[in-house]
Amino acid sequence: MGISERKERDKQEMQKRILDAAMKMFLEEGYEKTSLRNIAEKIEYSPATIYLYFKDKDELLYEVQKQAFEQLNEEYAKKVIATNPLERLKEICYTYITFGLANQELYDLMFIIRAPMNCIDEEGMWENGSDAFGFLVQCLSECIEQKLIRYNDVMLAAMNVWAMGHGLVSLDVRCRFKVMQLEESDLENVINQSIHEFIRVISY
Amino acid sequence: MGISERKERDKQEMQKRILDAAMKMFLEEGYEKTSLRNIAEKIEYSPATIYLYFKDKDELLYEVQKQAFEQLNEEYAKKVIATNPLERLKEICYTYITFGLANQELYDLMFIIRAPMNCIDEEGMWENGSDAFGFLVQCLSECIEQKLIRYNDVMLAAMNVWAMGHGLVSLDVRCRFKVMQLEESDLENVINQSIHEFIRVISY
DNA sequence: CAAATTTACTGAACACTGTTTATTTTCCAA
DNA sequence: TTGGAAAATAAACAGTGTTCAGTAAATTTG
Repeated sequence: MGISERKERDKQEMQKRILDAAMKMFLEEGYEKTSLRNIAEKIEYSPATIYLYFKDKDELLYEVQKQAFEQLNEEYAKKVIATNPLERLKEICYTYITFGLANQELYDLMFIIRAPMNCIDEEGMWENGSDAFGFLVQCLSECIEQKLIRYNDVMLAAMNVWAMGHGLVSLDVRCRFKVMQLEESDLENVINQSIHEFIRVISY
Repeated sequence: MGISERKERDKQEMQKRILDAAMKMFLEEGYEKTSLRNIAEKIEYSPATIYLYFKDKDELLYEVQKQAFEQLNEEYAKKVIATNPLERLKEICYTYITFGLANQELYDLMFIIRAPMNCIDEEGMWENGSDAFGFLVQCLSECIEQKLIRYNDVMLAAMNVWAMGHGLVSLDVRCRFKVMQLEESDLENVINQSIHEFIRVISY
């Protein structure tokens, strides 16, 4: 029965077409300007067709989020190369922040917008983010083991480092640093100084 | 001419009625379920009437945000009472986080949602947040002066503390801590431990 | 091969959203 | 009482996510 297999392939290919179009539009036009109708128009199908491949917009967003995390993980694989755990921690932080500031619309989908998280049922695991988080936890546990940072509990350390990174990126993405009245061009610099300062402060 | 003065009062009163209704609905139903039509229905006016008192929804949101910040500032005035700057810093952090977790929809408006920030023109000051931020900066500069924390630069310290607080609250509000697979009841505890740990780590 | 059935797709509608404009209602001074 | 200004609105516009009846194509069956 090669037919049902081909149909399965067709289905997955169509899903990928929708996903790719969505991803492209998020990057180019941003989240707010990307509607199901726009995506449907882009792939030259009716809006209703999308509902044959995804339960609703949230599920579509969850899949786009998955792709976004794959990009972040690739970035980690490329940029986080040091053997010293503290150096690796620095690389993780810089990579995270640089990725967030350079791909603000993807960052939205990954860490700010509510929608994609509606797919996860109560007490269900958020699989999209677990690799990246595990990567951080692994690095921090080595830092603690080698007594390189002033934390004892890995989970608390991970929470702190992540919250710091996310806080910096998301406050910038959502323009809240306007309260500091910095020059637009300076801001990115100050954010980098800020994470640098944080790592210095938490190091022994 | 007492009439034009009364008209001015009437206008301000109407603005307040709209604002109060909006604020109430945000707190009760949440941001997403609060539309201009709902607000109009609540105050028994036509939706178009709102546009006689506010330029658009963003401007309305900006005013609601202002009220939300007044609430946060009141909370600070009540809860931040220690004379020791480091103790005050702790109180600020706990108050901020407790406020955010207890008023998630207001927190959205204050620090997460884009909309209200559209009112601020390029290079314009974000007045709503400046008091709360100044309060933190004042406290931190005293901490640094008395060499109580491992920071030298006030602005970098403020950025770090705010980012940490915001990171913790916003990751929780937007369900991203699901990746840690904690019990719902534990999570709030762990967040409090986390900020406690942070302050311990940055203190001398 | 033709008919029947399953699968894939879509047009049109529904109930919403923020916003604008022409029209009506209300108010106040002459 | 009437004319004009001010305030409020009904209705429309263009957009959103979503559903469903109905059509067109592909596949299985007789």
